[in-house]
Amino acid sequence: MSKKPAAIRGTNDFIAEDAARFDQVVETFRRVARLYNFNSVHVPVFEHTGVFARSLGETTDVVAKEMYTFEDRSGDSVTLRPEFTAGIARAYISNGWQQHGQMKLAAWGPCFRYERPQKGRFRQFHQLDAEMLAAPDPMADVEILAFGQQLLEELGIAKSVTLRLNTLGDPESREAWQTALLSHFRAHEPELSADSRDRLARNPLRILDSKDAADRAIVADAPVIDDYLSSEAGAWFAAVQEGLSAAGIAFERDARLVRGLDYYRHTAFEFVTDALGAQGTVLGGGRYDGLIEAMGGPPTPAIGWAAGIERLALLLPGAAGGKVDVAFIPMDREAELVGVRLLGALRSGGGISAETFARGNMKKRMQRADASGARLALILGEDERARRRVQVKDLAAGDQTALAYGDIGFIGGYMAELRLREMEGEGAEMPPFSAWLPATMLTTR
RNA sequence: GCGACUGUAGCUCAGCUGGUUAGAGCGCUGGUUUGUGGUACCAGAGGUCGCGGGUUCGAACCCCGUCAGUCGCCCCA
Repeated sequence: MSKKPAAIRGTNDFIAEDAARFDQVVETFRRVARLYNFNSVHVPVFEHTGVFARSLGETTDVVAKEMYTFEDRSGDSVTLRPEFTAGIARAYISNGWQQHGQMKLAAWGPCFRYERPQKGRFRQFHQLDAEMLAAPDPMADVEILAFGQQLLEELGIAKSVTLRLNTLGDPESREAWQTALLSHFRAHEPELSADSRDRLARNPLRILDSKDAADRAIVADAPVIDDYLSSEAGAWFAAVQEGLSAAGIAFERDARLVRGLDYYRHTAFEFVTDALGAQGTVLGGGRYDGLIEAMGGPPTPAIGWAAGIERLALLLPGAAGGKVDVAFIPMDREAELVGVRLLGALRSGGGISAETFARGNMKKRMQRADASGARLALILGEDERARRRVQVKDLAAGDQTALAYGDIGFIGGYMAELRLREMEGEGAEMPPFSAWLPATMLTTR
């Protein structure tokens, strides 16, 4: 045990169902992204440390204690990305992407944060990310939220997730609100929890979502952003809500919702669930109009969100593992060689997935073929070779028929029809292979 | 960074108040009349009981430390 190499804390190795769930999340994301015309962007996994330190806010926990930062061989300080947005903003500036006008970008991959692992939280985790750059219209907020909503729907988890929405206003509104909040909390400072007294100095907004009971009482009658919104900021928020209603997207106004990272303005949102314990946020984001300019680029209004792939995968009802269409069972070495050619034809010519089961006795081979989920088993021995045929056994129906080498293409046809029926939910009505095969093809053993 | 709980075969776990060769199920390997599964049976391989130290005549069971996992705080996807 002690001699086994250990994975780094907070990293995961996973296969089979877990991997299938992960893949399903990513594949669904990519498919839905296409529907909304979000195109792929690929950015580095690491950046100069300043890219994250400046954009996220020096006092945020992510920057203060959670970054994977190290010196490379030249002595430069580099950091593994804790999120996507800063790197994409940097790429936008570095490459002059303002030439493209509005951009809708989608990315996914690993991110890194040095934290204590917990349910749905890891040191290497994976995010889906969507960004709309140079998008100065409340309808962009609506569109990117619709993307997120549809993603959750197509993953089949929309029922267990609710959208919470708030606005942080424009810089003037936010500033005025924050000042009011600060004086409110200062007035109650002795009653605040130790954590919140600490937050008072670092990030007073965070007191709003404290879990401490005493804090919540003080938060209950804290100033609300609505009273400090400029007319422009109020109009923006109204437009977003109107658009969401038109799109049929349900949301809850949460006046205490704030975002951890400094760059957020206007719309802020989270899709939350209570099925994941303390890590309820499954997809979150908001508008960050000032970020790109603050990083040295042109003024660029933008909005984006990120979703935790592991968290989404945990909510997935279930995922089909790696099934194979056809199992090939050779009786001897010679049959294996013939099989290489037959399976090659099925795979490249017919798009059929196939696996060979050549170990153990016949019983074991059949057991494994069955466990593989294959619908058909192809059995090839000396007798069959002499007549240039294979035995085709329908593993669901249990019956078996012989098929000439030259007619092997029918297997592709059968599997194609089976797949079609399964897609339409009537896979059970698929006749056995022997009944499906035209009568003239039926061969006696 | 703080707290609680847990750590026995590949996996899920038993192991009574510390006492001779540490068990089960699943999985894996082989077999049960020559080439047939999903529903049988037999056999086998596999564990320095996370690691280190201590208490004891004796520890998987008690104590300390350490590492890891889980959950919570913090923070966030």
